[in-house]
Amino acid sequence: MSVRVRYAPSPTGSPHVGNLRTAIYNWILARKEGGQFIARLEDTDRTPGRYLPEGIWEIEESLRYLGTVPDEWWVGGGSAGPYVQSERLESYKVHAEMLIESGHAYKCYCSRERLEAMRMDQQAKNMPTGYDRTCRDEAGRSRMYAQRLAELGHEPPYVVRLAMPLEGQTIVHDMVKGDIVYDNRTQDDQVLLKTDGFPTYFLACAVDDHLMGITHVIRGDDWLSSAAKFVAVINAFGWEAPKLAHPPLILGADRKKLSKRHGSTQFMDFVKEGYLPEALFNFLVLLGWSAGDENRELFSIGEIIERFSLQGISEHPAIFDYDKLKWINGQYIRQSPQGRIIGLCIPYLIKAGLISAEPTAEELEIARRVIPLEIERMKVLSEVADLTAYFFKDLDYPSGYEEKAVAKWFKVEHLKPMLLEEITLLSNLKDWEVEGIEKVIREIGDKLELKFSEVIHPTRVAVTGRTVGPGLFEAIWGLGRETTILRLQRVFDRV
RNA sequence: GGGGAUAUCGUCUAGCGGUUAGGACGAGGGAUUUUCAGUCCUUAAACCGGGGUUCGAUUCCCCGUAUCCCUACCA
Repeated sequence: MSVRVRYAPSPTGSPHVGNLRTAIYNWILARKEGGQFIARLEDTDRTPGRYLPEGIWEIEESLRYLGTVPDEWWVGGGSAGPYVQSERLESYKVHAEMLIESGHAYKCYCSRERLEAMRMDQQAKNMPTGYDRTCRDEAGRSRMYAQRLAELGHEPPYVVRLAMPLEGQTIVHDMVKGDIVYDNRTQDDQVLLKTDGFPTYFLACAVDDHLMGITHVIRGDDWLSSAAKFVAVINAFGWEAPKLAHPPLILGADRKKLSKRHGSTQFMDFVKEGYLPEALFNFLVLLGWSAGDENRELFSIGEIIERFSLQGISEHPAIFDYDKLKWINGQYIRQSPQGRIIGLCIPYLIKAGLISAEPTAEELEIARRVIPLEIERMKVLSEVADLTAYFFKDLDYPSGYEEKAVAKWFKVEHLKPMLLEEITLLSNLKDWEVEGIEKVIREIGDKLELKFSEVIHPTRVAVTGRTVGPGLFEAIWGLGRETTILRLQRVFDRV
């Protein structure tokens, strides 16, 4: 039977990076085994604030960006659809009734108020919390039905609860954690069907995984402690449980579950900052998975698929290392064809107002010339704006210049004569090429009997307003003759 | 309170009874150079604690400790 795995996000907002990592693990396994990767929308919680359908497109975008587009999902369809749980309500209802019939589930008429009071009482007495099974009889069937019906003349609202076995053990075979034993007596009678007719995760997931032919369930570690209940539901139907794998969670620097306080956590934040898809893919996979003794950090997607196995997933949580992500992204930026990086940088230049929304041919020409000069300084694409601003914007002296740079390099005595030489020689330079520019600048140094650095540094400041940047001759070349002369002249006039 | 999981440099990790405990990010130093960056070289940096098992434990078992997760008519 072919491997079928699924990613089951809830439409509660923009997807979290940890969430996407498990999606990636699923996708990789499907690709490796020649199976199918399925995405299913778990929209069974209709609590206001927890159902945000307007965020669904971000789930879709994230998957597309990573290149992990599902083989079957709500967008592209598939033979096991629908892939949206709210469209499968009838099925859950039928299955809940099957369990009631077979004595594996029962109707519970307890009010939320009673449940709440019960829980408070348990907590106050330092007792384990959990449903007290008032509505369940010895055989696991609904006890209160006839009584309630007689009292009220009609059936009151109810939920359906799993009749968890009262003794024995449930053993979960987890592919990353190994076998885990749970005492059934410690497991609660989980609600399966809510009063509003929507299923809970446990019912919906068990039913859908079965109906969709899911063979492997890879999901976050936060599900591990309730895995016995999940398996109990599947057992109650008499189905074979899929293989389970629970990769550990991703933590923030303070070892708490990664959240907004730690910085960006939503996948789309990283996309906006300018992280390349392959960098994100590479980083996220390596955060909790290792290729063994192969001492490498950079893997192509194909190489990862070749090497991947669930056993290679580490068992302990990992702290999200923003620095390492940046490093990986920088590596991929430098590996990429320049044309691709230039294209990806354009939107950031537009956003920063450095070029127009519909860039002119001239603007594009500058971008093409100048972005390659800064690529080795780029860790994320959004940095391109700061890095290249002085190539696009007019630079006024002294307002646009770094004070420290000016203070350090403009007080030298040779400044004005040097600028004058540069203006004349560069104006007369025949071909505007890096080599020619270098030759001219070096000649000036010789002529004025200056050390090379005494020429380079003041000139850089004069022309860019700062002390850091690409090689001076590349920078001058990138600026173009007109801008270079203009800036040299202006500094000469005003200094 | 109950249940589950985990524990190697600051961080991500390799190791699957005997190793000088390896690599990477980050940090320090050096080389290159025209600044920054990049690249190359290099240094410091770890087996949570206690018991076992064993000729021998980072590795296997138990206990403790710490951390994380679950404990909802949320996923």
